[in-house]
Amino acid sequence: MIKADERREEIADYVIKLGQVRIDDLVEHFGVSRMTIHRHIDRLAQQGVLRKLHGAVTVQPSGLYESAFRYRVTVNRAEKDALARAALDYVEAGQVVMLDDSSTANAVATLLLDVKPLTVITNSVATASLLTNVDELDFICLGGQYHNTYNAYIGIVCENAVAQMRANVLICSASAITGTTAFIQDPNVVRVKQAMMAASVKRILLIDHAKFDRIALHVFDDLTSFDVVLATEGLGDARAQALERAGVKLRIVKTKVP
Amino acid sequence: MIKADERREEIADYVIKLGQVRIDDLVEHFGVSRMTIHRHIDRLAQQGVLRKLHGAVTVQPSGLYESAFRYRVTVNRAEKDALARAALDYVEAGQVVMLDDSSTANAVATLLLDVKPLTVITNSVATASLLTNVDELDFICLGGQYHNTYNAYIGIVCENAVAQMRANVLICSASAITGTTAFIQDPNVVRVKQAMMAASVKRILLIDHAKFDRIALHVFDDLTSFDVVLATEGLGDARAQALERAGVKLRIVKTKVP
DNA sequence: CATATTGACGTTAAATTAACAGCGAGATAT
DNA sequence: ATATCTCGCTGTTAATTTAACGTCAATATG
Repeated sequence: MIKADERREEIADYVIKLGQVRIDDLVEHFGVSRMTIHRHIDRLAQQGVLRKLHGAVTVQPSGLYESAFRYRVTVNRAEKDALARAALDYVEAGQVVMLDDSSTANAVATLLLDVKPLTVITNSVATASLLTNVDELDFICLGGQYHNTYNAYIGIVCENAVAQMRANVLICSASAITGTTAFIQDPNVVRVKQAMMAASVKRILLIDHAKFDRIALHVFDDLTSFDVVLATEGLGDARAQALERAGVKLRIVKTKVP
Repeated sequence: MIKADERREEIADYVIKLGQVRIDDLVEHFGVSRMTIHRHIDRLAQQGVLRKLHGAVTVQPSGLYESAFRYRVTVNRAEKDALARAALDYVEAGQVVMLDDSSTANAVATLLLDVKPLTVITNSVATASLLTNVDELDFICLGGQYHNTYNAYIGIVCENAVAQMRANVLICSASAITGTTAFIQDPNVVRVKQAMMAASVKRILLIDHAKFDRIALHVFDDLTSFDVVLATEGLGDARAQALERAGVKLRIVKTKVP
């Protein structure tokens, strides 16, 4: 269990160092079967660390890739992946999809690569690096002031840019939930997200259950404003029923994939 | 996909070395069918590395400078570095600096890290990745539609974002120069650069001498519109004097660093 | 008109995937 | 303590998919 994770890190480091590596090179270098290499890099590609070509793997070619963010994305990965997979039900090929700067939305981005053609809009740097140089994918980055903590562009420039657009679907997350209210910690991030809400036809909120019964500094929006609220199981029946009574369109997502 | 990439690089090197090559030569030299050569050079032409004639291929008439970003960064490294170092004379700590998507401006960005505190604005992805997470440096990214060839964000979203700002200094480059006119290959890039010109108090153009006496598709601006035009030596005294007589504020930069 | 180019299609080689089986480390029950 | 079970990881093989190339006919071009 540990050994495989280490092996994956070794592979990631090796590929990042060389930029582009043939799969047979990896087979030889690590002395394992081709199949095993495939399984490793599939997972790394899933996490957005690498990109598979035919016969080789590369790092994200934009150079935007920051190793510091490589494994930050993996916190609560199982839950985020489950939410992301469920969110795909609301996206169709050809649509315009807006993603916020959350790591959950970033997980959605990795899966969106299979729903091409698409237009994707985001202010997240991590997501941006995933989506550059992808065929059949029109990518628009929301600019603005770079914010270290969120690894995203925010501020008035960003808000104005959002206001110029319309997306079919917004997929976003929040810092905390209490009752039927979603909260966000940073005031500037709130403004960007609210602009995204206004610019989108369908709005989907992705929340893992650990965020319930917490608050953050600023009110983002009421849960009833979303067309769908996807939450991981563990939320509890009582709370789920209370939310549904309050008019929230809740959908519980199973984390475990049998 | 990898094998073909290598083959394409071989072809590109071969053509660049000889300047112009007949397709039948390539067929013989690489021992593949005519159709395959066509497919390869089509892709290279699409990337902007080569140009197809009837029965032959040449390197781009305006040089390599409009080709894909990864071919551009390493070209004329010494000259770009010299220009970048000279450009620093026009930047003071505390100012707002705007950089375009050129590889020359990217070279400037690496040096700007020593002139903090600064506010830097750019639409270049490569430059953006250089400037994120730097202390005492306020970084604003201009968003927009991602363009693979330039590795930058362009389009109307970008233009509007630029129009919201004012910079003390703009540092930019051009694809080609003829007489006192600067040219740019891509129409959408022209618009962004012109917006940058309008948004900046002082404008600095960085040009290596290989770009003189060439044209590209679109007129960017007249050289007299710039507060300073930095060019590498090799431009020649005759042309330099002609430019100065025409009112261009020219400064020649020595490439050699003793 | 001669030659270059493009598009459609078939072939081949290679890479990827799926399915199945073996192995070893805990966990659990006897 | 031992046996057994489960689970994740790995390897093998076969089936499937994909990329690359060539041929030839149709079309463009100088």
